[in-house]
Amino acid sequence: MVRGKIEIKKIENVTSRQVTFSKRRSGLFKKAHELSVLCDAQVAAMIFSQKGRLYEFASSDIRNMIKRYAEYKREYFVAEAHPIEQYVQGLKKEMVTTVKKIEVLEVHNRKMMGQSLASCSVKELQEIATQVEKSLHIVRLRKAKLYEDELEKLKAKERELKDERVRLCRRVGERPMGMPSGNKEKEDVETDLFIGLP
Amino acid sequence: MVRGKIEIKKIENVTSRQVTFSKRRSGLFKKAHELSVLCDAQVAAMIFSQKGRLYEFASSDIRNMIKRYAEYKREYFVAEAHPIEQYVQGLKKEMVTTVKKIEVLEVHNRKMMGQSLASCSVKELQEIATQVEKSLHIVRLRKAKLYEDELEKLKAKERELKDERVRLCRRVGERPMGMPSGNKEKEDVETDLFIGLP
DNA sequence: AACTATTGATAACA
DNA sequence: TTGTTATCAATAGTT
Repeated sequence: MVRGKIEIKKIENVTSRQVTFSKRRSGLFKKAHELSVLCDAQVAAMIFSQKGRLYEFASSDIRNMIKRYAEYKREYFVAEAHPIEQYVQGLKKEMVTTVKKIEVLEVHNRKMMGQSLASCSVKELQEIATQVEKSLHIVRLRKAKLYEDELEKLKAKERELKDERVRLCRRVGERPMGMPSGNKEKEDVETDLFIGLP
Repeated sequence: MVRGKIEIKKIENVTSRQVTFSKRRSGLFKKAHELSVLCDAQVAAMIFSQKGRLYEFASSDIRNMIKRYAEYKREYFVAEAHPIEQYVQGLKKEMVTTVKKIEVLEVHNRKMMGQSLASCSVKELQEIATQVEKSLHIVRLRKAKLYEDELEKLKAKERELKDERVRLCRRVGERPMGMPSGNKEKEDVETDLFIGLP
């Protein structure tokens, strides 16, 4: 452009490149400004230098211009901007549903606990009472079952121990008669040792 | 700039302005391009014409440049961009908490309904039984109270009706004796009419 | 930062 | 719109 025209390709000399950057940058912004004034247009320009520094010009608020740009280029931005809003909407709806669910559960819970009954009709109270009676019945059955199972287990254990005792007494040649089960194990060990030695 | 320099102010002649807009616009974009190549910089320019039409130039992807710009100008965008993410995070956390709450409520509910008791120990079963018994007691008390209130109301009504009957009978000069309350209202109306006419 | 020789941009015109 | 051209503006190389 001056004193021998230049080729439009990267300037390799660093100093020269920096100077040119500075000059042409201000030139560009000046042109941008002139265009905006002469033609009553909104003009914005942004430049990131090689080092990552930002230079910008805007004839009016650049945020608005970017928003306006985003509206224009909906196909670019819609794919990343909209989903977030939709996602938030979805979350909100889910939240509302969930909170309602909690309310229902809490009301039910309270009634089953015998609280907040003031608003209940006789019919409702009857239903609650029936349900609670049913629950009580089931819980008692379950408890009884657990006791029974435990008892059954103990009985089985007892039988097992008795059988063992009979077997051991026979082995030692004694009549299986009145002997505390506590001594049985000791006896068993002694017997084993005695037989094992010869 | 040519054939008599021009003043930098809005060109009033519409045709002239449009021509200038077109020429200078391409000039600006050319300069932008040259700057980006010569100095290895990222350059973007956007122009909204007076009519609202968008013209743009970008030496690289303009979305990335705008994102980068937004990072630079965090103070501008942070106020509207970041909160959304924070908000979403908040909603998610709240959601997790809420869902856990529901689970707790549902487990409690099921146990109070006599369901899912398989995992309960005898002690737990005893606690549930105690609570359910308590609930049952409260519900029955409440029901009894409602019946009692109802009864009380009916008694009061009956007293009222009796008193009314006595009053009416006196007015008509009869002895207050054995008369079904069903006829009372009719009598009352007739009496009113009779007295009201003269 | 300033200078200046040139090229580049463009206003007016066609 | 596009092209031409006379001018002015921008700027590369230099100081």
